[in-house]
Amino acid sequence: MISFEGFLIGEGSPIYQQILLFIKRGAVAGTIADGDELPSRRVLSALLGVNPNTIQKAYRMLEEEGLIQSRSGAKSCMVLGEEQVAKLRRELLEGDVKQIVRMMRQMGISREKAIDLLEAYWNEV
Amino acid sequence: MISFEGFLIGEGSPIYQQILLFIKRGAVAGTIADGDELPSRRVLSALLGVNPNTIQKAYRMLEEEGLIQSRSGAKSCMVLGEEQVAKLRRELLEGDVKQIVRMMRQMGISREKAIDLLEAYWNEV
DNA sequence: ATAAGTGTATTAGTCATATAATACAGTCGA
DNA sequence: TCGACTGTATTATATGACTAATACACTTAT
Repeated sequence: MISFEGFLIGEGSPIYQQILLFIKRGAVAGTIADGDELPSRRVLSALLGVNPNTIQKAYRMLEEEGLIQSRSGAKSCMVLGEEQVAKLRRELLEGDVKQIVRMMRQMGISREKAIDLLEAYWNEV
Repeated sequence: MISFEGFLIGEGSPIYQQILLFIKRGAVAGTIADGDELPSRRVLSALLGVNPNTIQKAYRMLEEEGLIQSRSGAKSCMVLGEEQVAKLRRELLEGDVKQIVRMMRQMGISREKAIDLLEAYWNEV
């Protein structure tokens, strides 16, 4: 069963997208594996304190991307073949890293200073 | 006059927040300086292809943070003392870098790999 | 088999974001 | 002065995100 320990709802992006990202990153990291069961819509909604429909939206999108499989009445589970994981790794890194590089360059931060900052915050977070 | 060259409306966060961030980052980078005039609400809305009210919302929030000064009838201009810039630098770095670090750690990326990725994307973006 | 839990679907409502169309008063340069 | 431009304000509308309250059929363990 996939654990949502450490997952905190933030601000700035829709909750269903935050859930999508959390699961995708877990899949890339290997903490979420092929065949793993997902918490039911109702259980996760109660756990996170959000509406079941919000969870359903996240799960449905995961299914449309071929990352989970759902059978009416039974628990949903992850589908993480090599292709899926490779695609996720590419998708997430492209987006996230490019975003922060753009950010820092816009702030006039040098490459060396950027690396310093990354190292400084690495253990702190 | 502040230039919005290179500013592109993205997705994932409200337009007025993207404008706020663009200006704040410019202030930290030094491309936007104390006393600089801002484009008028109408001009900028036409330039970006968004509604004047959206620009007004962004400008009002900047004024509430003490970063711009507006007089009815005249152009608005930046207020960037040392305190404002220092506060901005702290605010932006704290938020953005910590977020990315959290992201990468969640993906199981090592510190060395993170630096490699940052360097790899630095010139590309 | 049966009850609890599950996926799925529908309808209604609230709130934030963004658009649209105006209106009015102040500033500034020609 | 006077017209163009400015900041500011108002009202209405549309859309997406999220909540709320159900309902139904299927699976699974007892």
